[in-house]
Amino acid sequence: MAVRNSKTGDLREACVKEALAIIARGGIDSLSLRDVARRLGVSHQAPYKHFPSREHIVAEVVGRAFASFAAHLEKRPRSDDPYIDLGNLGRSYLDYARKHPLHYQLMFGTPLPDPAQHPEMMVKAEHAFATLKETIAGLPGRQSNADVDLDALFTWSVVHGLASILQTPATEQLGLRKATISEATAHTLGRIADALGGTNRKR
Amino acid sequence: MAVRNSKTGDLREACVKEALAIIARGGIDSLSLRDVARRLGVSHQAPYKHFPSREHIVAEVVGRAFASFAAHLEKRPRSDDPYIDLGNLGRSYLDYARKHPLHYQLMFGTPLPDPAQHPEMMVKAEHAFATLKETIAGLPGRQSNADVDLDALFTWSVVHGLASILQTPATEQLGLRKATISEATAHTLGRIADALGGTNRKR
DNA sequence: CTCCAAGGTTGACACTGTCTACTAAGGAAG
DNA sequence: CTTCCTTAGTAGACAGTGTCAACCTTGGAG
Repeated sequence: MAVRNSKTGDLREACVKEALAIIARGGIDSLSLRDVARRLGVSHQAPYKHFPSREHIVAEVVGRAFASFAAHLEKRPRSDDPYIDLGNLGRSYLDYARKHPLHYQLMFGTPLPDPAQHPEMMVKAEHAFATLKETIAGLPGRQSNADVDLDALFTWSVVHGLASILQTPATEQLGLRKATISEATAHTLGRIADALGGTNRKR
Repeated sequence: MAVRNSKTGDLREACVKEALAIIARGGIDSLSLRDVARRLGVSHQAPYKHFPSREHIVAEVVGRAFASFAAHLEKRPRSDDPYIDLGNLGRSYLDYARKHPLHYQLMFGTPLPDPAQHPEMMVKAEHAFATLKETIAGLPGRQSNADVDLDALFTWSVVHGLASILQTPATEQLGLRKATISEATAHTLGRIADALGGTNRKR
């Protein structure tokens, strides 16, 4: 036993994968390093040679989720029309949340390991937010950086909020029709366009 | 020891309070029933006479947070102008998240006990959402229930997303100016008004 | 050849949730 | 008054956890 790992020498990698699998099955709370070790046919202390604590392996898993997320946003279809591009970005965001609920929940639906203590975890999150700001900056009518930041925050709030809500089982409990839920994405993106859109802006 | 509780006979109540205090200090993960018992000067098994499991005491705490939250929304200043009323509701929502971050995190920033298994926990959440739908229904231009639901979902997404984002330490890590953050609430509520507002609606 | 660090093992400790069995108090039924 | 059952509490045990410390093994640098 422990053959696979000793040979390849990537016990660290195997730990991360196994951890993700465990989280996928039973949620973040069900993750235990001893379980990881057991499944890999390795002593219960072995993972600690690669991760100083349980928090650190969680941070690693979450960090990878952020990386995968940012990459997904980068791969979205591009458009020269900034409004269409913004729509693509939003769709891409919600797409990811729908297709990878596990990752999404890890990033946003779970108490994170203290970001100050795991800064490498946040790098990719910055990346994703920067992408959003670039796109917003391409829209007409926003001169100052402050304007861009505010609307980026607004836009992020909307998609993040929607994604979170759609992931909880709460929606079914709130008496919403299925049709409503399936239309929600398109409707919400439309509303963002309404809010930021070419339509008259006062103030 | 155990005097206070035996006398008053409200050990259950004391447990809930103590649990909340523990969560406030160290987060939800740091809550242990044994610790609760210890602080109340009572045997480690005593709390189990009032809560079948750890999940149940969490559900109770979260349920109370929802109740307090719904009550706070009900106490908002009312207005006959439906747009102002909507603004008040949004402000009230964000107010609560800012003033009671602990409660807010419990309701929305933490993996909840399975709602299906703790239905009483969700009752007040329904209440809060119903309040929002009423307010939206008061706006002109939305005929069908489906329209109302969609815009309610949109509005909820925005404020929920913003509240979540403002609560994480992430904002500081993303290079946002403090001024931006303090303006975010007003700006976001303005954008909601833009999106739902008297300005032209197509479709 | 020696030595040493990296990666892995074993054993221990304190802590957790939860099961089971026991006890004290108090009220209802006879 | 006695009996009995429910309620609220205690005590002890068990498996499982994160983590500390000490011990092996092995392969390469000096």
